[in-house]
Amino acid sequence: MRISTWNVNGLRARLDFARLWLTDRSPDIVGLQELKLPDDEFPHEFFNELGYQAVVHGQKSWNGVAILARDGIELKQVGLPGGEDMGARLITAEVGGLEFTTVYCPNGKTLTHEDYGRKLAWYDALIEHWRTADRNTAAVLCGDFNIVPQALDSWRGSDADGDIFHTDAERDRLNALLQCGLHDLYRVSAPDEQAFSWWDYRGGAFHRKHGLRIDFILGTDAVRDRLQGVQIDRDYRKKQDGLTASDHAPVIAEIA
DNA sequence: ATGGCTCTCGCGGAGAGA
Repeated sequence: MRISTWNVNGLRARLDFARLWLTDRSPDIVGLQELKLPDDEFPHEFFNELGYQAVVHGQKSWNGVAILARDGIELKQVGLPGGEDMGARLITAEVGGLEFTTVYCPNGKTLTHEDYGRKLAWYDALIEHWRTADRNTAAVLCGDFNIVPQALDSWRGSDADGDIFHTDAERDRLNALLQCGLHDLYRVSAPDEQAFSWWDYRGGAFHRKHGLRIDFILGTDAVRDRLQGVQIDRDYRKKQDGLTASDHAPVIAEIA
């Protein structure tokens, strides 16, 4: 089974590109982030024709998450309890024998912006939700976390420590989440490799290898024990057939 | 040191993203 996460940076602008990716990679379950459209504009027909059902938590202009799957997708949770003031950023479904959650964690903007404190508070709500919910033993939490776990995951290495995305306060939250019994499946698969999932559109960042690893697939012990490999699909950060890519690459995990 | 691009809304230019 192939599970994946992908911040599409605007679903309407990415539809033709998404068709290419889904057809080429054939993932079984996909967590999507940054839809930037309301629920009633989600293109269900488009995905049905490609063989996918969808559950959606959207909003106008900003944020928005969805889960795509072949069939048997059962909606379980829409929105993060205690985090709704930050927009549509969490959705959970039971699918393929997994409890599958995808999140679009807040950006925080800058260390002095009020959104930075709201980002940390949103993470606290996510940790509390994950800690207290009745949970399938085979659970996945994937998405755009907007935190760089360690120096290896930033093109600037430890020089970026303390900057937004790289602060101790943010990393403490990510670690607290992992201590709820989750594993960063990319790091399980490749403990010492450097690979990025996001590159700025500006200044040729992709070709200069100026990226960050901020998109993760986290899994419980039961998922980790079935892990066969994880790929960050950087080919799909490149233009395809003249179509513009998202600034995030998809991440794909193969589960037995 | 700064901004460098792309998206949305909506029709002009601004805000957000990371």
